[in-house]
Amino acid sequence: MAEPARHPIPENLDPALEMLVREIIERVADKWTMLAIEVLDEHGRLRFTQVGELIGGISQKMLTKTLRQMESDGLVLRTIHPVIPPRVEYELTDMGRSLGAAFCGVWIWAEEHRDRIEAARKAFRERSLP
Amino acid sequence: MAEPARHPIPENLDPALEMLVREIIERVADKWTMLAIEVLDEHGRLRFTQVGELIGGISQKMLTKTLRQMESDGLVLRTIHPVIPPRVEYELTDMGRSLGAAFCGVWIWAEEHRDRIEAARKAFRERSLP
DNA sequence: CTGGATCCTTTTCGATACTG
DNA sequence: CAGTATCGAAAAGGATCCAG
Repeated sequence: MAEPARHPIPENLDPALEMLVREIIERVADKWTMLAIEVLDEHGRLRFTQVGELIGGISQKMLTKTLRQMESDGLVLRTIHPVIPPRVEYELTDMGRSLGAAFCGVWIWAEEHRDRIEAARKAFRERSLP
Repeated sequence: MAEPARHPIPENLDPALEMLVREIIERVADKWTMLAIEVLDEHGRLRFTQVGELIGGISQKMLTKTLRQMESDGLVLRTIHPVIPPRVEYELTDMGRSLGAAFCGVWIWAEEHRDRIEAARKAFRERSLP
């Protein structure tokens, strides 16, 4: 049980490094960020409105915030075309794509364990009742 | 672009399935859930208080909520020892461990891209200034 | 069309007090 | 020790209006 061999999650002995990694995880694990990565990964370069439509159910405010944050983190490239009406396009950077790939495992896991999670929830509910 | 071959993120054509997967992603992408998986994966079976100490900075309320939710989803097994004082132990289920493994890629990604993210943020800040 | 700014509701979360 | 219950602060998020 205390076997450190081939450990799934890397251990960070340096507390400062650990904190930084946690911060990145928090940032990147954001709901809308993940969905934005998904649609940009699937559809390539997209306009602001298109990203929102493909994500679905996201307010304009959150879309702006999410894309700005992703741009700030170097996950997306934002291209402004100086025309009227304005045309702004977003596309994943290499780093953004690599994050999408890293998340792929989680996505697949979610699909594969959907049924078992539902079953566990149901069992838990029944277990909790009188 | 509509090529289904070796796609990083699976496309879900069924909207209901898509929604379920998103819900699961949202659930497991939770900050505390991920950290709880990490410490339980590293240390094996732990008592309630131990989990909180190892995660660090989590309130008792959030710890209870997180562990209950994980139990409900079938990620952790909760064992109550009927002694005084009470002793409750938590350990990952097989499903919990497999989720930890699925997240491993993200964890590694965060470590590897830490510097580039910091650089991107700095560049973005300077780009935004007058 | 792409946002910024504002208001307001909902949710989240920590602090605290209390129980078996 | 391992929670539950409650309160209030704080943050997230939606709706709306406005500008370039």
